[in-house]
Amino acid sequence: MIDPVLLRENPQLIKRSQELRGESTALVDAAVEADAARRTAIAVFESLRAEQNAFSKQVAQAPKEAKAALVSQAQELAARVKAANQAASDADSEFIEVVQRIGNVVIDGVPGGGEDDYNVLKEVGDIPAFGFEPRDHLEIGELLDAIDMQRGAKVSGARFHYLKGIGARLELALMTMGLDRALAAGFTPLITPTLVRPEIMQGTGFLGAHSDEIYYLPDDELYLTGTSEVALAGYHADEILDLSNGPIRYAGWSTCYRREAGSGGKDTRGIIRVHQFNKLEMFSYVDPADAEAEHERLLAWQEEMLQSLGLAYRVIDTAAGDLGSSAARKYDVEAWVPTQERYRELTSTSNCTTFQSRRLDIRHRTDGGKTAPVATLNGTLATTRWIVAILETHQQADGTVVVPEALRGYLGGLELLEPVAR
RNA sequence: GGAGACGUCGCAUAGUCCGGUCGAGUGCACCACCCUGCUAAGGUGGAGUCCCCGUAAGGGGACCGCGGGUUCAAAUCCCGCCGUCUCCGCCA
Repeated sequence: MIDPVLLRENPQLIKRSQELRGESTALVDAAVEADAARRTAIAVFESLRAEQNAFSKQVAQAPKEAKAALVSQAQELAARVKAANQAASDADSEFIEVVQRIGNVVIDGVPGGGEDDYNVLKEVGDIPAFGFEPRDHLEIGELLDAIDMQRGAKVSGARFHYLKGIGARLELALMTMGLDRALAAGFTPLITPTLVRPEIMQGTGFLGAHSDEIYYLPDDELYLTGTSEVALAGYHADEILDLSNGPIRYAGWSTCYRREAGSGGKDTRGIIRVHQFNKLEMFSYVDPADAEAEHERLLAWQEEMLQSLGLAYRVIDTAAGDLGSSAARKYDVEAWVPTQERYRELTSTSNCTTFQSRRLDIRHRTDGGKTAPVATLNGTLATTRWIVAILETHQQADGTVVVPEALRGYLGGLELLEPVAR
């Protein structure tokens, strides 16, 4: 949720942000109005309540014989208080309902527009060239007996897969490598719940426009999370954190579930876009003043992973319209996928500033001793999808795949993945 | 799944039976000051969170797990939910 004070004092700033996102500016006017109505209603209620409180003290202290008369007077006042209370809470709900539909205020420099309006910040590494026709990741995965889509579909349906043998080991190796890097950087590992309550899902901003992306279990009123970010953000909900020793950082390890409802027939081949995968996610709670610097740090750790794995990639500054409601800025690191002859997103890191923490009520103490919302940031350190880029990038004509050096230690020293006769 | 107990201001607790004098006592921890020949003991005072009005000083409101209800008035009575614990059953 955006800062209500900012809304009141500088609605223009929020309108500009909405414009960059390609979203409604009328919503900002509506929110400002709802805020004013809400405050008026609260003032009316509170002065009536003050009157009632004072009256109530009189009743309590009055001698027995005077009580009956006072009570009948008080009854009339009580009815007005009740109505005013209802009006105030209705006005408050109305305000929350409107203000929640406004996306986080984008940071200066974020390009306006939609999916294709990103800025390329850098391109790193040489795009691999092959003296042969490269195989796509699924073909290689099947040669290596590492990926089994048919049986995934048989058991669970389209967009489900098995990782088998070296495929399973490869995923664990990637995740563990990421975890080791995270540990070295001071992150605390956290294996998180993947089913969460509605309040938590709501608080992280995932129940907005894209709620049809999320699996829901109505019998239990629980949501399956599409990223451990949800449980990592919820971890410190309703708490006041001590950030005096710097950011609090967690590395969340979890399975992720996505309905992929809007993706139509895209990426139906292989494991690029699946309903269930694993991910190691960085999550930081920081002083808002430090948020942009932390964002750069998260990006740097992601780039180190890609570089260690010998992948060619680029970094894009995602356009405002493609941010998602919680993010104020998002960088995607995209690896080159040879058979698609284009870059595909492997990681994403978002600066959510204080947007999530306001909903989840996560605060810290400022130097003045006051409480203030913290900033939250998240970023991918490894996921199942990376296997796609690794297999394709490091493949050889004979169907073997060279294991990137950084990964060998996690595969018992294995240097070459070789086709398996089945 | 069945039965029961519990959830209070950082922590530990009192208050709940018998509604108002309870936004709430006590201990520990905390902060400031005082005292004391020492990192002890003692004394005095202070301190929660959120919101509204106000430039401010200040004023007002809400908060006793969460949400409803009864009542002039709810930490206290009633209902629902969430959580914790104990016992039984079940599964392993």
